[in-house]
Amino acid sequence: METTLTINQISRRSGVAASALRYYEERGLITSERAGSGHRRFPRHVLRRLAFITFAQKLGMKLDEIRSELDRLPSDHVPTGDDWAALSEKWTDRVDAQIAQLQRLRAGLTDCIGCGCLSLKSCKVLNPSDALGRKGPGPRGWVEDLDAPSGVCG
Amino acid sequence: METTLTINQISRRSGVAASALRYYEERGLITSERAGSGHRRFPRHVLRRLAFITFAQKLGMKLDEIRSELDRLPSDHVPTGDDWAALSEKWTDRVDAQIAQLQRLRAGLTDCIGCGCLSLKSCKVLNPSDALGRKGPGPRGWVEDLDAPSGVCG
DNA sequence: CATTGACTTAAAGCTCACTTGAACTTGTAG
DNA sequence: CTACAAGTTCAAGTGAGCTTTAAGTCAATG
Repeated sequence: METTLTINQISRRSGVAASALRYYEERGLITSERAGSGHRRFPRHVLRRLAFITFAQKLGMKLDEIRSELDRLPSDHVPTGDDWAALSEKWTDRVDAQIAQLQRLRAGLTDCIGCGCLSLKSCKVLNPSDALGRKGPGPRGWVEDLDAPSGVCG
Repeated sequence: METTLTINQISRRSGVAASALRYYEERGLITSERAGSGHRRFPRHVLRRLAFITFAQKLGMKLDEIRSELDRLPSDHVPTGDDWAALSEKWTDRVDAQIAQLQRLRAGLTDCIGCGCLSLKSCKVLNPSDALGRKGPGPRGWVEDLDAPSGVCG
C-alpha cells in the first residue's frame, strides 16, 4: 500500500473537496510533500487532521482557530492517539455548553415566544452571554434594556 | 406610551443593529410604517418577530427560510400567542435533532478522534446524513468510502 | 440662521470558506 | 505521436448576512 495519497484520493476518503484541500494547505491547516511532477502527495495522517477539522467546524470554530489548535500538536513525531485525545479533550466542554444552550433555546421556544409575552426581564434564552451565536455579522443577541417599561408587551 | 417605535428604539430593545433592521425590512422579514418625515415607525409587535428571527438564526435557519415561516402567520390580524406557538411548535423537533447531533459529536470526540483509529466504517459521527452542517460552502461531511482498505488507519 | 442629532437612500465593502475558470504541465494508454 | 485524465497556479467569483460610507432630509435647539 502507498504511504502517500494524491489530492483526489484524500478528497474521496475525507469527503473534503480537492479545492478545499488546496485552500486548507494555503491556510496552513495541512501540509503536503510534492512528487517530482509538482503534484501533491499527502501522508496518510492528514486524514486524521481532516477529521479533526471537520469536527471542529461542526462546533462552529473558524479555520484560524482550528489552525491554532492543530499547531499545538507535537512537531517532532506523527501525532499519536494520545496527542489527539489531549487536543480534543477540552472540546467536550464546548459541546456540553452548546447542548445546554440548545436546551435553554428549546425551553424558551414554548415559554418565551409561545406565550406571547416575550418579557425581556424574564427571558433567559435570548440573552447575549451565550457563545453559540457568531461574532461579527449576524444579530448580536437579545440585549436586556433596563429602561424598557416592562418587556416588549407594552 | 407610543404605539410605534423608531428604528433605534427597536434596535436597543432587540439588540439587532439598525442596519440589520433595514436589511431585514428589505428582505421582507419585517415591515414598517413611515412617519411624515419618511422615518420608519415600527409597530411594537415587530419585537416579537425579531425574537423569532433571532431564535431561528440560532437554530441555523437562513433568512429566506425564516421569511417563509413568518409568511405563514395570519395576515388579517396581529399574531396572537397561539399563532406564535403554532409557528414554533415544530421547532422543538429541530432543536432535539440538533441536541442529538451534538451528543453524537461529543461521543465521537473521544471514540473517534481520541482513539487514534478514526475508522470510517465505524464512525457514526462524521457521516453526511446529518443536517447540522450547512449546505453550500463548507465541508460536506465525512463521506463513507467503501473502496477504502480499512478506514484511514491503513 | 447655523448646528446637532436622528433619520433616509443606494451602493459598495467585508468576512468566511470555499468554488470556479483559465491557462498550463505531467503521466499514462493506445 | 496523439488523447486524455489528473494535476498545477493564480485570480476572480459566490453566498450569506450584514456593515460602512457618502450624500442628503428633517425637526428641534441656541
